Amino acid sequence: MRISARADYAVRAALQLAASQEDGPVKAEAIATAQDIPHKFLEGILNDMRRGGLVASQRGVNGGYRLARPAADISIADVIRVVDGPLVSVRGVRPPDLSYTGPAEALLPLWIALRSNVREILDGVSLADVATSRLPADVSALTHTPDAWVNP
Amino acid sequence: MRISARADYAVRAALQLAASQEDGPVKAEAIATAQDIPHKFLEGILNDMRRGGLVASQRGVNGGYRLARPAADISIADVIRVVDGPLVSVRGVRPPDLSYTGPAEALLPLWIALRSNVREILDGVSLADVATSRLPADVSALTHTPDAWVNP
DNA sequence: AGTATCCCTACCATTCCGATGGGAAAGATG
DNA sequence: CATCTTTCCCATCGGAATGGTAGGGATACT
Repeated sequence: MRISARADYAVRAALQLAASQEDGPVKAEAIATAQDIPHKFLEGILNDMRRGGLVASQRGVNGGYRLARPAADISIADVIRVVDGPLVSVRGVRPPDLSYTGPAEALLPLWIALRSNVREILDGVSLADVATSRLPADVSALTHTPDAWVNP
Repeated sequence: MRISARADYAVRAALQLAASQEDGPVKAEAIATAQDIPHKFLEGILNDMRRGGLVASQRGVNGGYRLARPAADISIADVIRVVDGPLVSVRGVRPPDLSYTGPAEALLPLWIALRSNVREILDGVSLADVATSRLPADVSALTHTPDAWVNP
């Protein structure tokens, strides 16, 4: 279960925009420096987010990027879907399009359960939540068990 | 959030072995045909599982593969970890090794919460559970909401 | 010996990550 | 109005990982 570099960078860039929402447009270069993201790679990601309607861009001297909607109205899942397609996929296909046979038949409901769980978290957390470090109570509760922080 | 082809194939192969546990070793070719997996690719995956101690192999005329432990003692997470490394990773690094700055700081607890949720499912479901189509009640409950089966 | 099966190495195609080099538009300035 | 700078925008290219193929060697049983 891997979260791609594109997705991670996109979310961080969006968070940076959420934090600078009042200060007018933010340049790609400024985001790249603040978040330590390869800046040319970031430009492509910002472009995807623009085409996906998450951010708006402004060229010229005092240009840059800004969020197209309030940060509280954009979920982490929204960002990931725009830059990476389906939130969770198996071999590149989304769970309902899979078909398993024999003893693997019950694998489909398992992936469905997994996706449902992932959605519950990523759909339920907004950019504003993360940018202000105020995660919803149910998500925060998951981090309070000490086991959650150690590697297997 | 992508589950790799290796992981999907590995789990399906392990399920096939779980279902044929009594019948002696199963040939790679037989698994490949039953589950429609490219058989040379599958051989490499079975090799990883052997090195990881999940399956045992037997060469020669009546050879093949079998599970090294009872199917009830192998979780889906065990299989994925053996063939794909960490269960969930961001840009290839596991969550506790990440470091975020500025407005992205709360992203780390979010990934931790996500991983904790994924673990709860994949560590808690065994090959025997899936092979017999008897998922644990809490997992099964997640599939009972109709929304879980539709795409966004 | 012979054969069936696992096992190992190398290779090809595609996608992901990232770097480079410019062009196009918007605004500032003369 | 013309030009210049700044910034977004676009197209291409190279290395690494993923997904998949091919051939042959090693070993266990008959």
